[in-house]
Amino acid sequence: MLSIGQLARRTGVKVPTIRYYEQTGLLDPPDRSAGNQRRYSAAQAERLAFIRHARTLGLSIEAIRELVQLSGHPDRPCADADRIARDHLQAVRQRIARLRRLEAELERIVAGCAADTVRHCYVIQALSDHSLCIDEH
Amino acid sequence: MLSIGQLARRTGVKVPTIRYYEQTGLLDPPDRSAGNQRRYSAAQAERLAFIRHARTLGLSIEAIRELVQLSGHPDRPCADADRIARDHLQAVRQRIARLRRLEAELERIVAGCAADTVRHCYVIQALSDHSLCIDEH
DNA sequence: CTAAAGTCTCTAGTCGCTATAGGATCAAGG
DNA sequence: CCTTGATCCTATAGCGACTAGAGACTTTAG
Repeated sequence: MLSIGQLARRTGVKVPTIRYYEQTGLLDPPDRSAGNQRRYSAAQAERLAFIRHARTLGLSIEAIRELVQLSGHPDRPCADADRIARDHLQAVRQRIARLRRLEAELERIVAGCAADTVRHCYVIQALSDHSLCIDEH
Repeated sequence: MLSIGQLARRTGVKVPTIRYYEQTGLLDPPDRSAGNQRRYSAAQAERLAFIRHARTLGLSIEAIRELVQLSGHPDRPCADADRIARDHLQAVRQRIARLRRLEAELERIVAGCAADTVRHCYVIQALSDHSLCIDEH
C-alpha cells in the first residue's frame, strides 16, 4: 500500500492533483490508514499512470473519464475508445494548423521591424492594424 | 461616442470582455453618459482593436499590457516591443513542436488498434503503458 | 520519545473570460 | 408624455485543471 506521497513520486503526479482527481471522481477514493491517510493499491497506481499518460497527451479530463470507464468493461467494443483518440488527434491537428498561421504572422511582424523607436515600430503598427495581416486569424 | 454594445459589434469583442479589460486595467475607464453608461471615443475603439488583434495572435494579457504601455510612449526604443513579439514567437514554436510530437504519438496509437473489444484495444493499452511510447512527452 | 516529514481538510487563487440576477437607462413609436 | 423593448449597469459565481496556503493531525526514523 502506497501513501499519497509515494504514489506521487512514482507516477509524477503531484499530491494535490491526486486529491483533485479523487474529488472529481476520476480516481476512486482509496482505503485509509487508521489515522485517516490515503493508502493506494497497485491497481490504483496503474490507473493513475493511465490518467497521467492521457493527460500528457493532452486529453481532457472528460475524455479520460470516458476512457477510464471503458477500460473497466473489457467486453465492450473499443470503437468508442478509438473515436475519442481520433477526435483528439483531429483537435491537435487543428491547433497545430492555427499555431502555424500565428507563427507565420509573428515571423512577418518581427522581421518587418527595422525602426528604432516605438513611433515607427512595425510590431506596434502591425498589431494596431489588422488589415496589414496576411490572412484572417 | 460609442456605447459598449456598438463597440462590441465593431471590434468583435464581447461586451463582458470589454468590461473585463477595463477592470483589469487594460482599457482605460471611458466617459459615462448622464445615466452612467459607458461611452467610447474613436481612440479607445482603436486601442481595443489593438488588444483584440494581439489576443488573436495569442499574446497574454500581461504581454499586451506592456505593449499598450509602450505604444503610449512613441519616443522610446522599440526593442522592448520586438522582444515581446520574439518571445511569443518562440513560445508558439515550442507549442507547435510539442503538439507535433503528440500528433505523431496519437497517430501511432490510433493506427495501431485493430481489435474489436476494449480488452485488446491498443488505444487503451497504449495509454496504460507509457513504455510503448516513442519518445518522452 | 521526540522531532521532522508527511498528510489531512478547507479555502482561495490562477487565466481569460462567460453567465447569471436584478435592476437602471436609452431610443423609438404612439 | 408614456410605454415598450433593447441595451446597459453592478456584483457575483462558474469554467478547466490545477496550485498554494493555513492550521491541525499522523507517521516514521533515530
